[in-house]
Amino acid sequence: MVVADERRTDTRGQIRQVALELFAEQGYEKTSLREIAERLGITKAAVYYHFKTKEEILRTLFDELLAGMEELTAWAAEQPRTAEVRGEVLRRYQALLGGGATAPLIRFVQESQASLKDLAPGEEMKQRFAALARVLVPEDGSAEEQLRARLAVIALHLGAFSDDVADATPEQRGAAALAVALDLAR
Amino acid sequence: MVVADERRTDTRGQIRQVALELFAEQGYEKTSLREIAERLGITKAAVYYHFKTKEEILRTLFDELLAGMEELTAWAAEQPRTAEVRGEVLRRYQALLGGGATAPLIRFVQESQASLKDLAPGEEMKQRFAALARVLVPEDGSAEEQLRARLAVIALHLGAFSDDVADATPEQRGAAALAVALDLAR
DNA sequence: GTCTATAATACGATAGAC
DNA sequence: GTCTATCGTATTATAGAC
Repeated sequence: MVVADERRTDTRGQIRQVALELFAEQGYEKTSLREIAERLGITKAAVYYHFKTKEEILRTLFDELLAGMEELTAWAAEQPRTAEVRGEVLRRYQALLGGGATAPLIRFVQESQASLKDLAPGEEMKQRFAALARVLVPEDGSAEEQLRARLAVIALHLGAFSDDVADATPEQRGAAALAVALDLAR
Repeated sequence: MVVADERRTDTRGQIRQVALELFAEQGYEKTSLREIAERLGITKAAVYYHFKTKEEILRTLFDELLAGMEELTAWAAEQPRTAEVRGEVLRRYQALLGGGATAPLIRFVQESQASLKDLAPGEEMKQRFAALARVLVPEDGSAEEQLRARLAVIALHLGAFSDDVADATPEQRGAAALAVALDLAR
């Protein structure tokens, strides 16, 4: 029987974690593999033992969230396009954003859209993103309704990572974001 | 009397325009001076005759919008914090975004926030941005009101450049964006 | 005002030792 | 699994000719 993957020093996981922090903070292009390696006290070549390319690091960072978004969108597509379903989609999406280290990831996606444009994982994220917004709009939705749906998603994103809201705990920010998102997609 | 600056071939202006297009499309880091020069059929060294550094190009791109935002925020700070004033601020801000080649500029700011973070012009833009959102919130506004104000500004940004809204002219998108922004800052 | 040529440096990625 | 050393290429930026 195969036991759980419990390496004593999970270098691959540490690379992913540091890369995510740096990508979120300063963007993908500006973050070099040398910088990632130095933070871990290893060399660039050691990073290349764990990942074939820089883009592969990015891909593994996106994997979990992409799968969750795909599942959520598929579920939503089978539901009627009612306000109640839209509310449930937003609640489930926010739960998805709350899991694990998703906060820096969603900050990265939100603040580095331009540089993600011509990377395969970024392109897939953009499409999943659009598909999610689509199920939040009634059939033949107006331009205003489409915009409100996009903003509802952005509201949840900002609530998940934004730290410049005065005097609010993460829980308060999350609750406020959900309230605004529900109002936008009502 | 000094006449208007009417050079026959305004290379400096062309550099600014091409740089803005490329920055908006693929981000600041990813856009090289070689790429800008090649689009204009000149060399990198020629670009350096017109601008001392790459960052100086960015600075001149931001100048006009920054001045307009400063003026608008200063005006708003002198008004009472009423819903009517908030509406007028949003209308004036949208007018600001409609002038000249501001659409790619605001797209660039919206989609490359991470890479702009440690560039002086980007930092100034971020602060002007925050100041604008601040005058859109009542005194001691709740976390929800602060988020709504930020989203109102983002709504106008998306309306100014977003091209992925089905079946809508730029005018319709602008009108929809203003309607949503007004609702968010009501 | 634009050019050629180049300096100085960093990047992603690979080879091969240990 | 990590290292040293390096390849090939790109970058920003400068010097100096025309």
